[in-house]
Amino acid sequence: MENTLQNTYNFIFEEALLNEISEVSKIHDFKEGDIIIDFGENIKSIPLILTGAIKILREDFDEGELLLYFIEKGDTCAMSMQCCLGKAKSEIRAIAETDGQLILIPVAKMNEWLGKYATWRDFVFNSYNNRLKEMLTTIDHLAFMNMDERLLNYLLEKSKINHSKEIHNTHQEIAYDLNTSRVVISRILKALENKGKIKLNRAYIELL
Amino acid sequence: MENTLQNTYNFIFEEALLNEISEVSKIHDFKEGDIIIDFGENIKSIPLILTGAIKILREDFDEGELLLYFIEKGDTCAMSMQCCLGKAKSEIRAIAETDGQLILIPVAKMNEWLGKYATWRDFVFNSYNNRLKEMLTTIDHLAFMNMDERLLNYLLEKSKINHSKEIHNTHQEIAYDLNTSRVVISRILKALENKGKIKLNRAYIELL
DNA sequence: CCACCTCTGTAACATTTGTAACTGTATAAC
DNA sequence: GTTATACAGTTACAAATGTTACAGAGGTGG
Repeated sequence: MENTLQNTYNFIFEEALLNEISEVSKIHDFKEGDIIIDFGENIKSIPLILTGAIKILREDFDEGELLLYFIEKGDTCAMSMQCCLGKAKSEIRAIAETDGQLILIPVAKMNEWLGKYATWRDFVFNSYNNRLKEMLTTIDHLAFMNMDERLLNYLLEKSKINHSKEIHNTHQEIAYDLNTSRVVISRILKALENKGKIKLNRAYIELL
Repeated sequence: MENTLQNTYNFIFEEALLNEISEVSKIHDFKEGDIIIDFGENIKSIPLILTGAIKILREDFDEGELLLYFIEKGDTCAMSMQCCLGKAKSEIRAIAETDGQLILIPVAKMNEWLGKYATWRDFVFNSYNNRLKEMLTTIDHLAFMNMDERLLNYLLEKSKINHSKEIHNTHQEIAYDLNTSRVVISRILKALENKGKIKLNRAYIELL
C-alpha cells in the first residue's frame, strides 16, 4: 500500500502527513459493482481513492436513480466529508465502477489534520471545489441538454473513466444512470449508430 | 454595521474574530434587482449576508438561465470561496432578491483565519456543506420532478424567502428562473388556480 | 438440440413540454 | 379621454420523452 499511496499522493502531501496516513488508515479493496456507501448509512471514515473508479448516484423517493459523477485516483468523496463533519447520513450511493483500492481515514484524524497540515487543508478544499464544479456540470446537463446529448456525453465519460472505447453496459443499465427508460436509450443509441458515431453490439457499445 | 454583524453572527464567531471582521471588512448595501456577481467576474472578496436575500443563477451557453438556490442572512457564497481559493472566475450570477446588506471580506483574511479560528473553519465548512446540499436538492428537482411540481416548489421557496404569501413576479420572470417559456408557466399556474392552490393577479400571485 | 432467459429492436400511443400566433385587459404615457 | 405597452389567457400544433406491448436474436444450462 505504501507504494500506491506514495505514487498517488506524494505530490500533494508532505512526508510527515504521508507517514501519518500510512499509520492510521486502513486499506480497502473493492470489486466492480460493490456498493461502497449506500443511502442513509453513517459514515465513520473518509475514503481516498488509490486506484480504480467509483460512481456516485442520487436516488429518488420512488425508484428513480441518477448518476451524479465519477471519482477516481487522487479524489475523495466530498459527500462523506460533509457527513463526517456534519454527523449526518449519506445522501448518495457509491458503487465501484471498476476494481480498485482505497484507504479509509478516521474522522478524528481528518479534523486534526485540518489544523496541522496546510496541504491537507488545501486537499480538502480542492475536493469540495471539484465536487461543486461537478455538480454544476450535472445541473447544466439536466437543465440545458436533451437526452441524446446527455447520452453521448455519458458514453464519452464512461470511455474516459474506463480507458476504453468499448462501453460494457446494457441499455437498461444506462437507462438507470440517466433516469430514463430502456426504450428511450435504445432509440437514441440506434440513431447515434445511424449517424456513424457508435457501433452497437450485444451488451457493449463501441465509440467510433 | 457592528450591530447587525453582532446580531447575525455572534452565536457563530468568537469575540476576537468578530472584531477582526469589523476592522477589515467593507459593508455593501444592495437593492432588489442589483447584479452582485456576474459570470466570468474575478472575485476578490467573500460576501457574508447580513440582511436580505440573494438568488444564485446558472447560465447556458445560448440564452438559458436557471435558478440554483437562494442565500440569506448568515449565509455566504461557497461559489465565491471556490473562486477565491482556486483563483478562478465566477461560474454563477448573483442577483439581489430583496434589498439588503452584506460585508465583504478580503481573500487574504479568509485564508489567514482558516488557520487561526476554529469557528471560522467550521463556518466555511458548513457553508460548503449547505451549498452541496442545495445543489443536490436542485438536481433532485430537475431530475425527478415535472414542471408543475417544480413551479409549486418555486412559489413556496419564494414565499419563504420574502416572508409573504404574495409572489410579485410576472410569468415571464418565473419562466426565466425555471428555464422554460412563459406560456408553460401561465398554463400550469392556471391549473394550480383551478385546483384552488393559488390566486392569480396581474403581476403577482397569492398562495392559498 | 431444446427450453429458458437476457438483451435489443420496433411500433403504437400517451404525456409533457416547447413554440407560434392571436386576443383581451390592466396600467402607464400622452 | 386615447394610445401604447406589458401582462395574461388561450388555441393549435410540434417535438421530446415516457409507456406498453411484442418479436426476434443471442447466449446458457440441461
